[in-house]
Amino acid sequence: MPRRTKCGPLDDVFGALANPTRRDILDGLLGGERTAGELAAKFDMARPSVSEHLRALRETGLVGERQDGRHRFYRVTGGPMAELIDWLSPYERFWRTRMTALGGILEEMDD
Amino acid sequence: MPRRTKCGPLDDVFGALANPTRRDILDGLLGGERTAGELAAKFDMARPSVSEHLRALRETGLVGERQDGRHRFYRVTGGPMAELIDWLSPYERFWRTRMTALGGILEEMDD
DNA sequence: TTCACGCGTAGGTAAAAGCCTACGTATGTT
DNA sequence: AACATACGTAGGCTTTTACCTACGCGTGAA
Repeated sequence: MPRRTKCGPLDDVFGALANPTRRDILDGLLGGERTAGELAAKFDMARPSVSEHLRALRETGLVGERQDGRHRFYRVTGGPMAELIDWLSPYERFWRTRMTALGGILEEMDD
Repeated sequence: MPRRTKCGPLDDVFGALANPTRRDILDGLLGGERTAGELAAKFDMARPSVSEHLRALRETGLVGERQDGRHRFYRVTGGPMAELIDWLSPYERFWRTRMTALGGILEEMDD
């Protein structure tokens, strides 16, 4: 399995989301809480590597954790994603012309 | 084994936006077209380095260029940002509860 | 207590990112 | 033509990232 490419500095949300494995981890948490082991099982990768990605996500505040016995449950908190949205908003007029995603976003905003 | 690729893969939007200098470059283009030199002047960094960032942005489709004489004008195209929005939308319910960014987004959406 | 389990941390390796200086390549000016 | 200007590209160097294996620590079970 080829190593998934390094993508950028990791000191903020942008860096945290730059890695495809970390995005996959977050996607895996969309259905609710998951243990570290459950998440790791989804990837053809050593478990400690996933653990490191989880730490990166935790340090940027994208995920939270809860310990129960010897299991550690992770969940999306997503707070700092607002920072991304903040940065992105001035560019709205550029990607807005492409209606790929905006439709869905607008609908959800209208309630 | 000579390394031919300096600006490497970095082929998706997430990686391109992970670098703060590249985000600053994009911000500099919000006011309209700028030449490579104008952009480089804003950063305490060698001009060729900025040129490399511009290439990364160009390769991901975030900026476009136009040559006029010996000047090269860059502009935001922002198309692939839709891809980011697409990925982000399932997480809306997580960052939505934090009202930090949503207000601004909603206002800009209401035109 | 002793053992298995779940998971994080330590330390090492390879490669990519990001930076630099030096140079090449057009284009415009004199 | 000769020169200056505006850039991009080529290597080279250093730091960071992403991965690995080995190990440590806490919890629950036997």
